Amino acid sequence: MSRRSSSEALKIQQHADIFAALGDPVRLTLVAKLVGGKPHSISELTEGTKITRQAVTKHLRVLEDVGVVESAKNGRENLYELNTKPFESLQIYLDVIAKQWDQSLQNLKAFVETE
Amino acid sequence: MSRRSSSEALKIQQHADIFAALGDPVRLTLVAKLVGGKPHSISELTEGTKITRQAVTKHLRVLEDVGVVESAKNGRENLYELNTKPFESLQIYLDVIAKQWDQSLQNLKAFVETE
DNA sequence: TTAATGCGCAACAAAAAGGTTGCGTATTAA
DNA sequence: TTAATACGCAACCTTTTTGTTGCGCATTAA
Repeated sequence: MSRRSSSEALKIQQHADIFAALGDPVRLTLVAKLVGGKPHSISELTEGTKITRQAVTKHLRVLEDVGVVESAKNGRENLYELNTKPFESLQIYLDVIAKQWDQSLQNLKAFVETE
Repeated sequence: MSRRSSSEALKIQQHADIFAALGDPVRLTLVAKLVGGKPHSISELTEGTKITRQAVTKHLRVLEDVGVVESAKNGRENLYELNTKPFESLQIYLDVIAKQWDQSLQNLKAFVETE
């Protein structure tokens, strides 16, 4: 019981972190640019924005920390691409809430782990 | 063209706001408590938390500002309940991203408006 | 009518977020 | 080999977020 409760609290934290990562227009725009699957360098992702490369780097790090993007160095470039798995995880969460399915929320941990 | 672009930027902002509202463990827990449809007062929602009623009030206001919850006064109580519409809106967003469906992202505005 | 409950508002403080500048180091291009 | 490009790191600043305390005011219960 208390094990399960703490386990769910952890899930809440994890999901909150992903929501928070997406909760910024700059980062959501970065995600949009990466949709399609083609990797982009930091410089490319900075083009068209009104902020500096360093600021973009910080945003990418936030996204990477929650697993929404992944990076790989290629020469002097650092290429970022989307990882869609976290989004699928959020979909389950939202589905349960949108349907007000009380019991499912309590079993969310099992849901996610057997996904 | 530029009209459409600015219109999409607005959509991004709106969605970012909702993501941000959910991007906090306290608020996500509040949402979880409201799942099931039964309205709860601020005092009820404060029970079991480690923060003050005033802090909970602030969190509820953040959720209400993006339409995730709605409140109605009842005597000396202020009852909050879930509004699931914003969650459906996010689901569309996440679906497009999870499927890396490039074209859909560009048409997202139309998608949402005809939903 | 007196207490207790449920809230709202405002001031304040600490911490986190978002952004900039400056500088140094690889890597690629001329 | 010299320049230009692409980054990373660190220091710093400003704004926002998150939380508290201390009121005061309705509303309900005793």
